[in-house]
Amino acid sequence: MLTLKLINEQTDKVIAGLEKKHFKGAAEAVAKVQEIDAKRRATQNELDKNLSEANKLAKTIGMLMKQGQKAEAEAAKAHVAELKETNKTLDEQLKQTQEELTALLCTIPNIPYDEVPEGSCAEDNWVVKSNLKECVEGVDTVGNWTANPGNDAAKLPHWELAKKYNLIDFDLGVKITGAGFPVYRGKGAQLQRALINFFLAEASKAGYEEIMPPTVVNAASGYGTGQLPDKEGQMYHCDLDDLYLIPTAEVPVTNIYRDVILDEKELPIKNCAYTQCFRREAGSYGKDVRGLNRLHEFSKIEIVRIDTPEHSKESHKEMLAHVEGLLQKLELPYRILRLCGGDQSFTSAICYDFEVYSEAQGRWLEVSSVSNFDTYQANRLKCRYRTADKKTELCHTLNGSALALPRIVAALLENNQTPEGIKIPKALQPYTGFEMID
RNA sequence: GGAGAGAUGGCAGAGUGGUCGAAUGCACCGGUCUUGAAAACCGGCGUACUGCAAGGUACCGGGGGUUCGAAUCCCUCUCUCUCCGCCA
Repeated sequence: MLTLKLINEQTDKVIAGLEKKHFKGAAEAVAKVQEIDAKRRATQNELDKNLSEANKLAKTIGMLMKQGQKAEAEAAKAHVAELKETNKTLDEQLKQTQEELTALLCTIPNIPYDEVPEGSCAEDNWVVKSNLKECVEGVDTVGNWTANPGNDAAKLPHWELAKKYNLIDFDLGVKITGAGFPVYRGKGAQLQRALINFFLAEASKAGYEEIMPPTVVNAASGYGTGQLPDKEGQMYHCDLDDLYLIPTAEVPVTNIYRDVILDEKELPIKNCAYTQCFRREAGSYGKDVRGLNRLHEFSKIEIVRIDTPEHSKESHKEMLAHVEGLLQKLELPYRILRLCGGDQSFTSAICYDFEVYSEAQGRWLEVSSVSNFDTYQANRLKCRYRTADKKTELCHTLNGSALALPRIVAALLENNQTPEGIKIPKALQPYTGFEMID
């Protein structure tokens, strides 16, 4: 949620920001927030005044009773009864406006930073960096990655390679669970484990504390990170116990800091976590869901940071560098996009996507998304920190995938295929224990 | 699944109807003392909303009720712990 302070003090900036995010009816929504907020304050002032009077009277009545002044006491009692009646309605009004306000604030997205490009859809995103010369024009290239030079092997998509080398059995997954729940086996399963260990080890080296959180969370946590109430249909839900399967480790890890006041000295907090992630992906279809492209259950390593407003941009840069380093070590062709206002997620202030190029599929696959949420998520979470001069302020929260496995596996299989088999990148070999899938 | 106990400030732990936002201890912060530290002593030490401010209001797991007045009494929900059963 945006803070009322921001909306009230920098109204024009908020409206402009919402428009950049292509949020319809920005000015009206903001005006409505201010109207309800004013109503809320007026109601509270009146209620507080009445409560204050009733409190004073209650004390007086006690005194009068002790002194035996019954008549005066009774008169005061009658007055209190009157106050109580009006307070009842005021209290209801207050609660109602409060709820109305929160509900409205939940429908308003975060505002983007100045450096976020203008635009409404994926085509407007800026490619800011890539290591793939021939696929990008006018971009800051960091390498000379060329697609499989001299490779005469058939350019098979990963789902065919998975079958050829008996790495992943999609049909078996359908049998025991359903579509989108593949069964990894043999070197396919070992590759999963190797990637998880590799990503966690790299995160540890970069100073992230490893967390192993629960994979199911309660509703309070779902609200904390914003999956609830609006994205309820995207999560698997255990009816009997009212628990949700997590769509990302971001949910349990970030919720560690729900209702917490941190000390400035502890910041930035750097956590990483591997979990299975569960997504219902209602409404997805076609080539997007082919093979490993989109799954209901997958493995992901997430990095999360909690930071001060002053330092969060620096943190964001470090996270981007970390993710880029992973892709370089895996020797994959990648590009980095700075998302435009309209393509950004609801909650982020700025977001970079990492994509790897899948040669066999002839398309880019998103493998990571690294966002700074500013105070937007922290406001709902009530994640605050105490400054050196003892004030409590909202933290900034950031997170990113480092990395999600399925599309990395797809790219590794497709881009590294040779007539002899699939080559494992050097950096990964200590983790797999083999150099080749054949 | 069965039986019982409990939920109070960062932690521990008092408090069974008014003067309780809440004793006390620990932790923490500031000060005195000290060459420095420790100890000792003095002072401070929750969060949120509201108000220009002084201040006001709310919060003792959540919700509701009784009462002029509730941490305290009643109802209800949730959670935690202990024992038994089952079990990776």
